[in-house]
Amino acid sequence: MVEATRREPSRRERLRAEATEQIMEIALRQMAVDGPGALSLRGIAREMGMTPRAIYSYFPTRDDLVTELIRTFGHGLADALERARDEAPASDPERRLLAWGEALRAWALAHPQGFQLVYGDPLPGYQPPPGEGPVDEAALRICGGLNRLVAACASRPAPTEPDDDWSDFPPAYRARVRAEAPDLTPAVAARALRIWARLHGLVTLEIHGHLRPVYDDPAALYRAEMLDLVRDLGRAAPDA
Amino acid sequence: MVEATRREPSRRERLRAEATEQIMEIALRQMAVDGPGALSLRGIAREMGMTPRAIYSYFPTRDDLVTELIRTFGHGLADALERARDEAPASDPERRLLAWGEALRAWALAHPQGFQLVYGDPLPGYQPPPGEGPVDEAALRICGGLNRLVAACASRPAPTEPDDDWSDFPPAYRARVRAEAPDLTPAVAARALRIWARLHGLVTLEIHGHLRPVYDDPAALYRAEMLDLVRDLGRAAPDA
DNA sequence: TACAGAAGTATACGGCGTGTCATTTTTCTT
DNA sequence: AAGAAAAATGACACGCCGTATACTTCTGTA
Repeated sequence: MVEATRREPSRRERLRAEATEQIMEIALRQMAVDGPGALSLRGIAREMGMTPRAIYSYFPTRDDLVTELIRTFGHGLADALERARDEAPASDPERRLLAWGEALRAWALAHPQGFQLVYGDPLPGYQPPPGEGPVDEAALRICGGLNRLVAACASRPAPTEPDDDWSDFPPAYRARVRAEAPDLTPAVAARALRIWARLHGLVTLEIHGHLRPVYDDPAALYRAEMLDLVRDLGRAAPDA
Repeated sequence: MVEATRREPSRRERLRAEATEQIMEIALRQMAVDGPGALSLRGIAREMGMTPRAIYSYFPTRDDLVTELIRTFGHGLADALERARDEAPASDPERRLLAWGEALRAWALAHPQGFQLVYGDPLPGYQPPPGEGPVDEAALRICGGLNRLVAACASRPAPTEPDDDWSDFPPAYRARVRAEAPDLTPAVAARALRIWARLHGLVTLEIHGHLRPVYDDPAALYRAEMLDLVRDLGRAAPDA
């Protein structure tokens, strides 16, 4: 009976899956309401009408729940970005990049707790599991996707690029990038990182409420930044 | 005896000031070691060899301590930025801007907990005091300083700027800016915000450990970004 | 030197959290 | 219909937190 014959999900399994999902949902809401540090198994159990102890059959420890949340959110973001990108035609890389950027901000605003979990300060007391961290896989998907977008748009080199060989990239990342986009130049990879940071900066400032007190229309600011950015990447005429 | 005659600080007052400072120092170390969420009056008292209750003569409540920490850090950052800026000659605004940016990153790396406190997620359970938040004053100092720097460097308008009037700036901020730099244009103010975000993005990514896995030399990346940024601001030749 | 007030101590309360027992209830399989 | 496996239970141990009251010790001053 140990053999894993593929079979219909039994009722028990279905219930288990549903409960697991519900736990995560409630966890998110708790984080959203009382801050990310407020996440607690007991609180979730309370809200589910379960005994605290029962949660432990789903997630053996609090950190396991957190790890799972981070992983889920990371891939959720990566999915959203890829989806947005693919909605624009491949023949128009600039529009794809704009869509990607717009999706980044939209996702962050829609899931501030998730964004915080993935990119923000770690939860107090949280110890990521040894080996590959929970974000790593998703982070590579995201960086990889942006790399290809930037490569497609970059017809003009950046005025200043720190280096033009792979020596400044960690071996693991380098290997990964070369595997999935063999003709990517290191200059483009570095540039993609800088572009990522530009968008990331505006998004985090907005999410943490540092933009609103000084500017009423963060969306416009973000859009302007993206347009400049695409413009700088080349294709369009450099000077108006 | 109620009148506040200015007199030598008595021994008691000196001791009190020292203790207050020590409390804040220990608070910082605790945050640095075990994460910002680990800050606790009891923990501080333990490390000081005091009774938990004793802390209350210095800070009536935990949130008061946090508020004070945030305020201190905010002004510490603002001080560091102004100092760095003033070390370069006023005749060379580009160098001043570069120094400002470099100081931002340096300060953040030197005080990651502080950076988190000022710009990151709020501490779980922390309720800022009503009225003006603890960061607000420092934030205005910082934005104001950057505004002036950008104005000094910007000889060329940004290719894309959302608007060119003050309608998108909140009245409070607008008033403040106009008061201390009457000839600042709204386009420059918006641009300063975007520049701030560019630097902020790289810094936060680095601090939270999202840059290292994909790039070995964050300093070089940061420098390249700053150079591009100054270049875009004009003065230097636009192309090549 | 005597005394007021500040600073510190001891102790306690109520609440929260994670995680572990032995046990009972429910569900699936045979 | 019966027994094995899984899930949920209640009680509990332990530690942390912030905060309050009542008492003691110290310190500056008159």
